[in-house]
Amino acid sequence: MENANPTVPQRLKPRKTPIQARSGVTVEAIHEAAIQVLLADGLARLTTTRVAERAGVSVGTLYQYFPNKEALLFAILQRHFEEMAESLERVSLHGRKRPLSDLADSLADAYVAVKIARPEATTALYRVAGAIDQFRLSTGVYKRLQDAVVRALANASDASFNDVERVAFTLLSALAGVSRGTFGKLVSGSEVLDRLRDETRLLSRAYLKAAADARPSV
Amino acid sequence: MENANPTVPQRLKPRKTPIQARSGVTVEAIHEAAIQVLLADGLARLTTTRVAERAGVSVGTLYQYFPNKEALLFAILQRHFEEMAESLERVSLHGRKRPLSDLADSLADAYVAVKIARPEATTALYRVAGAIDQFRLSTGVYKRLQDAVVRALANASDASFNDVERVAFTLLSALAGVSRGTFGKLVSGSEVLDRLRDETRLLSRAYLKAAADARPSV
DNA sequence: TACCTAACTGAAGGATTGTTCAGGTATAGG
DNA sequence: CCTATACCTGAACAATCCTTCAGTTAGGTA
Repeated sequence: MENANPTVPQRLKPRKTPIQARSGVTVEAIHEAAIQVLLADGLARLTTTRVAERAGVSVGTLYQYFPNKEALLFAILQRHFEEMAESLERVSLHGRKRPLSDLADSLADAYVAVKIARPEATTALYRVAGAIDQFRLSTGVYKRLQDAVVRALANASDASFNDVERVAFTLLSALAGVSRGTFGKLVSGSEVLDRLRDETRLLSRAYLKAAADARPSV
Repeated sequence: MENANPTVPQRLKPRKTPIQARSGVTVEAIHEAAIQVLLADGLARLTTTRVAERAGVSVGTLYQYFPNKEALLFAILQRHFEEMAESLERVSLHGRKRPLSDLADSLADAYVAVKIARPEATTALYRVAGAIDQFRLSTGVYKRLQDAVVRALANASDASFNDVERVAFTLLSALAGVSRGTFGKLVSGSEVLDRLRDETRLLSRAYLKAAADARPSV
């Protein structure tokens, strides 16, 4: 599983004359089923059969969408990272110059928003992260997150950075850490998530300010 | 594995007339073997047999020291957390008042020092973390880390905090995030680890300062 | 309606794993 | 040397698990 082929989730034999999926089965449905199994039974009991069962299809069908189990897990993580990337890219969408403190808040909010949107899914995903080869994530999707932050930071009206990529990396990692920690102690929907928003804002603003001051330009 | 009994690693039948362990087997040796297997083959291929083999003993012997596989993994994580706790507790050892910026640096250094001490082990441990029930860690050993930071922060000569525990939690989580991220992209002993020290210091100082300013007392 | 074929099924195969336990081994004490 | 016993061994067992594929189902097309 650790050395399997990192194939993209996809129908293996694309139809020439596409028809409706008989049981409404989609990749999304399998994703969802996997997350549910993950939450109910843990990573150790996440089996292809169980996921298929939960999705209302047979194992065979699952293997038509994903070449193997690892590809399924990888796809789930990848989708989450892409959601996160979109959220972060939205920060610098209109490209107007803004104060750094504003940007800091926006970045923190963008990050937290994705995590908070579906707390159960987030919790489940943290379990998968350890099972997947970190490398493949770093080199691939993770770069997009970093680029999004770099582009956002370029819109700061009152600050500039010496090593933007490093700053983006640290900020993302720190946000990830606080988020992971918070969800780790999360029991049920509580006020902990409100704290998360406040703390990440505080953290983001403080760090970015400090990082900018290290090599001021304005 | 997910619901197994969290037993402490220990000789099951303590001898009345202790003899030398025949093959020099200790819990430490098994720990080390597990880390090596983890690095060489990944979490998916970490089997009890393989660990025992690597440690130079038979599976049966391994099961005299650990009741099951999960207990082994848990023990490894626990040991690491205890090292970290000791390191953090050393920050406020002599109990003298110090400037907050000093404390911030010391805390960051204390954290990073443990991670850097044995990079391979750190990398391996991050893989285990996902497989173990997060709850058991939070409620147990993690509390000790947080307490250590709280006690350290109490020694700040020029700042005080509104909600120290929350600050300690956020700081620890952020440090963990940056550390995890750095080790995730770590290929071989490079200058990335130097950056880690700098970035964690910057982050720690900036966040603690901001958190203290939120409710100043001096 | 009849045929084609993409989509789906699920029992079976092959491989691996966690754990046990009956038996072997070496040390301390007499 | 002999016995007791703590310690170690590793083949065997039961339980899963991932993956395959020959056969079935149902939508599209003529």
